[in-house]
Amino acid sequence: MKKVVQAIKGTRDFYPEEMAVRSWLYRTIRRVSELHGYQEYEAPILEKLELYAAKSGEELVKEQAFVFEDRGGDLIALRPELTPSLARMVAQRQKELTYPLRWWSFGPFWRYERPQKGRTREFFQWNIDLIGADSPESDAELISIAAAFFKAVGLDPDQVVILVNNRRLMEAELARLQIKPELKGDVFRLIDRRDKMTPDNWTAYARDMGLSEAQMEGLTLLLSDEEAWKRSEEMTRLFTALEQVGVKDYVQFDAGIIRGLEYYTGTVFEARDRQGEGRAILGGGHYDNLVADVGGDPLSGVGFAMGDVMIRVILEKYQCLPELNTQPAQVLVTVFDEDSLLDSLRLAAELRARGANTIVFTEPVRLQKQLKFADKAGVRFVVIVGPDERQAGQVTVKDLAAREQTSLSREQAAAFLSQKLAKAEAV
RNA sequence: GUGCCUGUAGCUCAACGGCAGAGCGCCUCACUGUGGAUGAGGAGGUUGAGGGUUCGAAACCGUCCAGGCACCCCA
Repeated sequence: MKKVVQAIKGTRDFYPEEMAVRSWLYRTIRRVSELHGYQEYEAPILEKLELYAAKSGEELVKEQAFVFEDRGGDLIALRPELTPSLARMVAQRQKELTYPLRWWSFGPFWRYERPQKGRTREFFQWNIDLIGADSPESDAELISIAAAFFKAVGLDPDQVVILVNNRRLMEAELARLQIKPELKGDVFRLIDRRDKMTPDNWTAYARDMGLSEAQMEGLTLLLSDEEAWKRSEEMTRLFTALEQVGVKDYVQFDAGIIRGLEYYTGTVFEARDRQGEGRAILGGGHYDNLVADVGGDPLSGVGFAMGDVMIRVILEKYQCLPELNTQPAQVLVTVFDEDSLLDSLRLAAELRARGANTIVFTEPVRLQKQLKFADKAGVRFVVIVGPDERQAGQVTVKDLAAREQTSLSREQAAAFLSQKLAKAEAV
């Protein structure tokens, strides 16, 4: 066993059980996205590194991208995020697309990080964006989609919360505290780290930055001010819209939400476990310059991304993962001996023609083994054809779940099975 | 990239520096045409790798590899 070549660090093998979960997640995401009228799209997994130079976080590109040189000497990155690709796709056909665009995607991404809880190097991400719209109500739509997803998977408002803030509001608040615009980036970073530092360290960090005692006091006050949003017309409209669509329970204002990505210009939000478990489940916001940054005309948008790893942790924690069947076969046709092998193959083909997902045992081993296989593999019905049956022109249909079996003609058996299977599917 | 913890049978885990074990799973048989249950038997290990200390190492020491957790950053 030692000789098995190891998988790449931070990647996951999707065995059928895992793949079933991933597919279920994909189906749910599709349902929620389409329910809101969003179209599916996909971008290349590989992009030129320079695409990310424009606006992604410095660290995201320089430290965390998987980069290699292709045969032509270009630096290629395995995409660490989708938004720049989206911006490029929009810019390329900017004049012919119908706005506002409502697009969603679900695919793989790579970041070169140390794997840990809720984080791997290869992960899947749901990206959903509304582009060519600039109103608070547009931002509200994306937030309500996130809420709709939580509702769809059975996560309640007392389990997860979508924390919302607005960078323009924060800029105005910083100005009110007479913090110089040049310090904006640093102060945003400071706010972002509030939870991760001890109060003393945080204060020292702020002081080093050049903030006065009064400014620090004002900042601390602001961060605990649950009413600060009322000073922003944008946010007032946003919350009103959220209330109207009935997802207010999931949403909460938090002046501490800044988001790391530099391209957000207005509304920013992230979803978290109410009990504070792990990192953000999803994150997003409003952006104004993304399309222009890749060479297009200015176009605003709002979107968010949700990784499959963290949401999986939360879904498991709150037992929201459904029971998923990984066995597509409904019927197993057994084979009695070498001589009847072809007959069994033919019978299986007949059953498939009638629409039954059918496996035929292709090796004439003991019947006991074949039944055990069906049982363990989760195939409910077994069709037995041996010399006795052939002589009588019949087959034996065994229902492993009901523990009963009957002798039927081939025609009857096919009809019997399609009836049983239809009933099973209806349940 | 930094720090802490962990690597023993397919899986979950025991074993004071002194013979490497259990439960589950797997295989065989009881039952050569009937799954789960029961009983009996069996296979399965270079103790992550390669060094060092020691009369003796799964255990102690340092190196590498892998995994987990936290930091950084972020989905």
